[in-house]
Amino acid sequence: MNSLDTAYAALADPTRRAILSRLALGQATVGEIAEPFPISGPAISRHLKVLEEARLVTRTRRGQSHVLRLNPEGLRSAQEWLDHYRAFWTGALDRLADHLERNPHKPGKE
Amino acid sequence: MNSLDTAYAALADPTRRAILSRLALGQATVGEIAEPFPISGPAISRHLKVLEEARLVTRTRRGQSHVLRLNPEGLRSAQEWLDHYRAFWTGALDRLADHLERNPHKPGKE
DNA sequence: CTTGAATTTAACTGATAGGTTATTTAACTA
DNA sequence: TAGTTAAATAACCTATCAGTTAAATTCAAG
Repeated sequence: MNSLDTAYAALADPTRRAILSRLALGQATVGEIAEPFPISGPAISRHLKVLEEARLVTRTRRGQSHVLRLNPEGLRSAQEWLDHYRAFWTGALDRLADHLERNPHKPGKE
Repeated sequence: MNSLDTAYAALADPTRRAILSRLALGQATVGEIAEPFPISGPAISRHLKVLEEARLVTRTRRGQSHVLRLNPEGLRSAQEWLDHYRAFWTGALDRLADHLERNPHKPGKE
C-alpha cells in the first residue's frame, strides 16, 4: 500500500477528518482529541494510529501523554495528486478539451 | 455517508486513481478503460460505479457503450477540503504557530 | 426474432475497517 | 511499593470491500 492509498483512506473517515480539523487549531493530547467524540478511547487510539501511519500527523511523548500535531509533509503529498489533475477540471482548457471530445471534428472511428 | 467520504474512499484505491488518470487523457468507454487492467470486467464495472457515486466521473450511454468522463465538480469538492487546511501546513504561518505551540510563553497549566 | 457484443447484477469468498469491552503497559504520585 | 492515570493492545463482532465466475440485461444487426 503506497502512501497515497493510506492518506486518502485516512481522509475517507469523518472522525479522522474531524481530528485533523481539531489539530489544525493546535496540538493536542490523545485525551483532548478524544473528549468531544462519542466513541471509545481505543477507537480514537486506532484512528490516530491510522493518521500517523498515513503520515498525516506526528506524535511526541511527553510523560504519559502523547501529543499529536498535523504533519505538513503528508498532507501536502495527499494534495499533490489532486493538484496534478487540477488543470483538467478548472478553467477554459478543461472546457475546450471536453468540448472537443464530445464533438469530434470528423465522425471517424472510436 | 457524505460526499467527501465517498470521494476520498474512491481515491484511496490505486485502480480507481489509475482510471481517473486515464480519463484525464480523455473520455473512454468501459471496455477501453478496462483494457489495460489485469482484473475482470465486473471488477472494473464496480470501480466505475464507485467513482460515479462519488461524483468523480459522469457516464453517458451511447448505444451499448457507456462513455465515462471526469467530473470537475466532484473532483473540485474533494480538493476543497484539503485546500481549506493548506494555510495550516504551508509557509511561515504554519511554522510560527508550530513554534508557539511547542514553546509556550508561560509554562502554564496543561 | 435470434445472435452477439458491451456491460451490469447476482452470489459467493477472503481480507480489512471500525466499533466494542477487557487487559496490559508505562509513567506519575502519594 | 501501591495506586492512579494516559494510552495502547488483544480478542472479538459485524459490515463493507475488492475480487471472482456465472447469469441477466440491453442494444445493434442480420
